[in-house]
Amino acid sequence: MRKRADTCESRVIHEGRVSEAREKALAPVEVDRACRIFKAMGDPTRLKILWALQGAEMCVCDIAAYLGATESAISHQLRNLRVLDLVANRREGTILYYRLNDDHVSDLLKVALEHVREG
Amino acid sequence: MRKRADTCESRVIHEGRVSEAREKALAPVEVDRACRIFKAMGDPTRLKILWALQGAEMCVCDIAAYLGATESAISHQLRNLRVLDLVANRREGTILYYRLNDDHVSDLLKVALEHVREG
DNA sequence: AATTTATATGAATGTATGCTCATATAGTCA
DNA sequence: TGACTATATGAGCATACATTCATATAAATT
Repeated sequence: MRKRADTCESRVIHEGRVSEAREKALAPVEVDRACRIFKAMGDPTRLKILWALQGAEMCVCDIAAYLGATESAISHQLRNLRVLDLVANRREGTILYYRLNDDHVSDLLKVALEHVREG
Repeated sequence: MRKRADTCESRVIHEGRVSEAREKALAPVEVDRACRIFKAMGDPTRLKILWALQGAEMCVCDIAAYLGATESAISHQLRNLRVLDLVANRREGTILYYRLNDDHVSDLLKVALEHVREG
């Protein structure tokens, strides 16, 4: 407990809990990486792409047709997912087949599904 | 395979994969709910709050002190998390103690941790 | 080499959102 | 009741970002 107002200068602070939290805290780089993957999955287009890629690899055109979106939009989002190594691709002639490239994605999707189907 | 250009009018579409994806597709409401939780966890402030609330309940001031943020900012984010039922609170006098309110959050955090600690 | 196909990418734009600042409210204590 | 504490909330601003449109590139085909 300290003195004065605004921004925690005079509020009741439970030092024990705060220092306990500090000990268990994620490193900045860990927060950053975790955030990026959650943020990636927090967009409907990207989430649907990742969900669709479970089980089968698909080309940009497949995904665009499936989602009723432009190929450009899908390509942009696949780029985002690629940068995060969440997806990877394989070329066959002119076609690029995309697949999931991170085992954790499937795990996260599974937990999310349990969440949305009543939680 | 169809005819003409742009936005999947003339591209190679693997009908089988597309229809297969359609069958396994999440319902719109499921996509929406899953997206919201991922988006919620995709912000550094909120992620750190959720992480901190694992194990111990904390008041707004504790969290603000812990994160070095304004109480207002924390309160705004707690509101977001509350709306999604990811956290809940308990009043003790003037102090509101926040806690996690969704078992899936811990699961998601655990998977995310595995992800960031090399995956 | 020229065309066509499948995809990538850059710029522009509109919208979403995280924070700040100011103010409001619920509970406590004098 | 009035002052104070802990938190909530609304408006405003500045940034982030998802999509579109136009254009570029890589492989295949002629």
